[in-house]
Amino acid sequence: MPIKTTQTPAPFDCSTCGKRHLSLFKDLNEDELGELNNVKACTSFRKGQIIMGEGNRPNGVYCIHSGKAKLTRMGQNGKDQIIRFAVEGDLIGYRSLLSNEPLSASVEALEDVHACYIPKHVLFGFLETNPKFSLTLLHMACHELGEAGKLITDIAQKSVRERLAEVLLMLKSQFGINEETGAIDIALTREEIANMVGTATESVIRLISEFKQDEVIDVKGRHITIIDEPALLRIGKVFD
Amino acid sequence: MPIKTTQTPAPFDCSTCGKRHLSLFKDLNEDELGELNNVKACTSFRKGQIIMGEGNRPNGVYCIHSGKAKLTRMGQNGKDQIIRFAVEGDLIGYRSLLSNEPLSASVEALEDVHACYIPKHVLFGFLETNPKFSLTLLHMACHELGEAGKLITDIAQKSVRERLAEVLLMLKSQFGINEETGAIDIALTREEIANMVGTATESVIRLISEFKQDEVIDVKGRHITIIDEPALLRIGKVFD
DNA sequence: CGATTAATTGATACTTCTCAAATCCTGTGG
DNA sequence: CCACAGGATTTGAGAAGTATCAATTAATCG
Repeated sequence: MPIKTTQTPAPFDCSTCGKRHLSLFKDLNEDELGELNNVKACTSFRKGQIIMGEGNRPNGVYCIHSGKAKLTRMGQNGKDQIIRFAVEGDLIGYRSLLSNEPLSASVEALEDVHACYIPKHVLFGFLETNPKFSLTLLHMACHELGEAGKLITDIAQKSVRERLAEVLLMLKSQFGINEETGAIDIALTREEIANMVGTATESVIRLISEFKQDEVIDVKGRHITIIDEPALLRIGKVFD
Repeated sequence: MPIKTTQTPAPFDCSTCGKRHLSLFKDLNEDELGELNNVKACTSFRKGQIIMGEGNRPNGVYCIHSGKAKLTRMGQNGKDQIIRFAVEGDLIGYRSLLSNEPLSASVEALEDVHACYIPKHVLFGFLETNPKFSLTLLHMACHELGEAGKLITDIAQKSVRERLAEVLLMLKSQFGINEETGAIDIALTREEIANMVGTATESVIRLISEFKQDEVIDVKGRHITIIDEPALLRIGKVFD
């Protein structure tokens, strides 16, 4: 059974990759881009597949070309906690490589994902010779660190109800809305939402029905539409 | 009123600073160290003073020479959340500078703090010319990112009781124990502990008495001694 | 030694979790 | 296309954990 449906040098060409400007590879010069293109290995993952497993030590990073993935940590009783999402242009596994620690989270494809694998030594090569590249990566890491701090404060101080409102708003801003349906453009199970909020699945279900009852959101299965955004902002006590 | 009691070029000499090997400045060459020594400004802060204020945009970073500080974010109802601590050798404010965002947390001295101020342009100069320095900073940032992820999972999934047990263990491992008393070598108010755990002060008080009742810890005012560490590990469900 | 601030305790209300049972989907193989 | 298995979702009821408010005592700092 083919876990990976593709494993060839270059379905995508880095120098013409439309996603490059999204990623930190925008700072590479022509030579480096050529090297990147030569050594990278493009791979596909099907929905549900684990791209990287928590606790492992990766030998490189993935650059996501298309598709969405979730980063989860295993918590109590096998309950996952969703830390964040990775979308096109995002780099996966760099935290582990750079801190020289095992992966602190698993990465699972939420839909079919195309990604390019870049070996560790190539990444470190860029870091040692291209200061701009390092700075961009530092910028990324530090930004994420700020986001993590915000999340810590939120989870620690807000109620489940407030956190759910915030999560819905965050999903909208990260994934956008579907042009046809107007719904948030990501289909998550109730359990996955619960794993973001950090609560029981039943609690999420009850609160979602409540929001629907109050006409703050509209729900069709896994497709959620935000009707009254100001109300959600109020419920989530989001000020900035 | 002197907010800063010292503001002179060099109470401490970087090249002989015993704390240097603790910090990321261990990777600087002699020239760079000389430059650092020339431009840095050493400063003192008294207990309770704000070293950096959330929302501000710093023009440099502080390297802590001695003393302890807490990093807090303002949350709901003016309630603080303690994100982490900074101790000697730690760099403060680098996240904000490198991500080009306002400070995501305030830094407050928990005891008298001596620190050296390093202007932004000097830090960026090192980053552009010394790849090893960049790598070390990346290493630091990525490590912190992992810690933040761990904290997110913990806060989201563990009960207040479990989190308190964990916090006590964390305090011991970060600050060590006092040789004379055997107590954890940091004096925090009940409120500060509550702000770490993310709960109400009264809840911390009740749980601390409970732990004391069960002879897991001993308490003398703000000085807490861990008596039965295995029990705390069990209560906190700490496995790694 | 006052005056504040911190710590403690009690009572009560509220949120959220857990367990159990029922219903609804969804993809799959016949 | 249909029936079915297994997972996902929903609902209910009761228990547990925490928060909140108020009142009291203890500690700390000029």
